[in-house]
Amino acid sequence: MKKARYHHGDLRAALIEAARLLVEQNGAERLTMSDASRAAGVSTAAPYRYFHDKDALLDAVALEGLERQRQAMLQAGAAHPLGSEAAVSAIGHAYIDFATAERGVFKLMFSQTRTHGRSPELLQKGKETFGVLLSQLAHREGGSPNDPPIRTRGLRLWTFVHGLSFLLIDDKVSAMEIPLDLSEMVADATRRFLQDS
Amino acid sequence: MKKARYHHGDLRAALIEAARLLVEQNGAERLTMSDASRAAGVSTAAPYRYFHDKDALLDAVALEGLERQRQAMLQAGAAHPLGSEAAVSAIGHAYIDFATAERGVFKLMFSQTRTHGRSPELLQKGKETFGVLLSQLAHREGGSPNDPPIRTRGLRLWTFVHGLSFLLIDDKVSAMEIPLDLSEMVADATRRFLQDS
DNA sequence: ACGACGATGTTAGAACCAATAACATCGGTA
DNA sequence: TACCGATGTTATTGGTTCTAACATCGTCGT
Repeated sequence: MKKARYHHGDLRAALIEAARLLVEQNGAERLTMSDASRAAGVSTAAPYRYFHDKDALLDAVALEGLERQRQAMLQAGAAHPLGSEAAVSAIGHAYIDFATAERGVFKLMFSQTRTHGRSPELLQKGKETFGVLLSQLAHREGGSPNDPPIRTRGLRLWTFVHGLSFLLIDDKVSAMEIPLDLSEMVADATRRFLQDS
Repeated sequence: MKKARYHHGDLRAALIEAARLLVEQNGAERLTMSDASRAAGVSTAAPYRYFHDKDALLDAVALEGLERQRQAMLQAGAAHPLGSEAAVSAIGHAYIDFATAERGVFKLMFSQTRTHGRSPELLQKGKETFGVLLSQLAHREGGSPNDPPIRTRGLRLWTFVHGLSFLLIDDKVSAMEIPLDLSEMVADATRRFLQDS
């Protein structure tokens, strides 16, 4: 229907979506502006109207991914009583599910964007995502998400699901021939870390 | 002393070392064959006598890193009674120490090498490294490193130190403003995971 | 209505990189 | 000693990022 127009309409969003698909297919390190431009149907110079450089485009993909992951975690937690072990476990499972479902974007989000600190938006979105877990823990223990003990417990849980995500998407679990029931693994770790040692 | 010779002597090793330093400085994704060649003092075509392509050079750097990390873990474990909680904890700590001391190489080793499975040497070396932990657990529980329950427990511990390594080197812990006593963190996790649930 | 102008796109090109081919040099061995 | 294979170099091709100069469009003021 839509004929080839000189102006695209919403090139910025189209580039992010094209880049997202390419990152998912080949990994962020193999993304080229040429490919993204081609996929969006524009010349290779067009993206620079919206993104200062390739890293800026990747940052946008990462930001969008962070938001989607946060939504998934939020939804997973909401299916259980606030502050319950089941809620915490479900959030962790959702984290890993996102990682394995979108390994390219996940790795970009957490490990291939040059020090999140450089982008205030990424940093902020990251805090919001971590906050999904923290608020559950805070409710559980009747404190504030800013309490150091709660943040430390949050780190323990995050550390575990983060590590498992990487081992899974980098195929270490299968390479090391380790039997794994993911749900059981997450539930077990959640239980151990929620204990008052 | 040594004048500029046409032949290098041990170019292969020199290239790996040069690449290692560059990876550590700029990250594997920014390594160029040009830079590595320049650092080794040869032309940009010379490396191709020893490495099929850039990925092959990076694989060599990763392999060398895996071996060094394995040695560090072995040594850390040997400082404690075989199969003790302290030994397991020390191995985990050594794992993280390596990651934070050589973040560029560490990320290359575990997450930026095209699916270890493709390189039999990397896969083998990875198994040996995981074996350092497994043999401690096997001694502890009086079983074989191949027993599924032992491998699963190994995965739990690996998952944790792996996750913490990534969160640390990608600056998430500091970005999220989480207080952290690394030794305490590792000891705590070890204790929790060595418990019989 | 309509025309100017800013926003958004294109084409051309400079600087860089990976990888290969053709050529040069060295050193060990018959 | 003279050859020849191993190890380097130079030159080239095709691809990359990013910028500059130019083209087109649509919207807003008159």
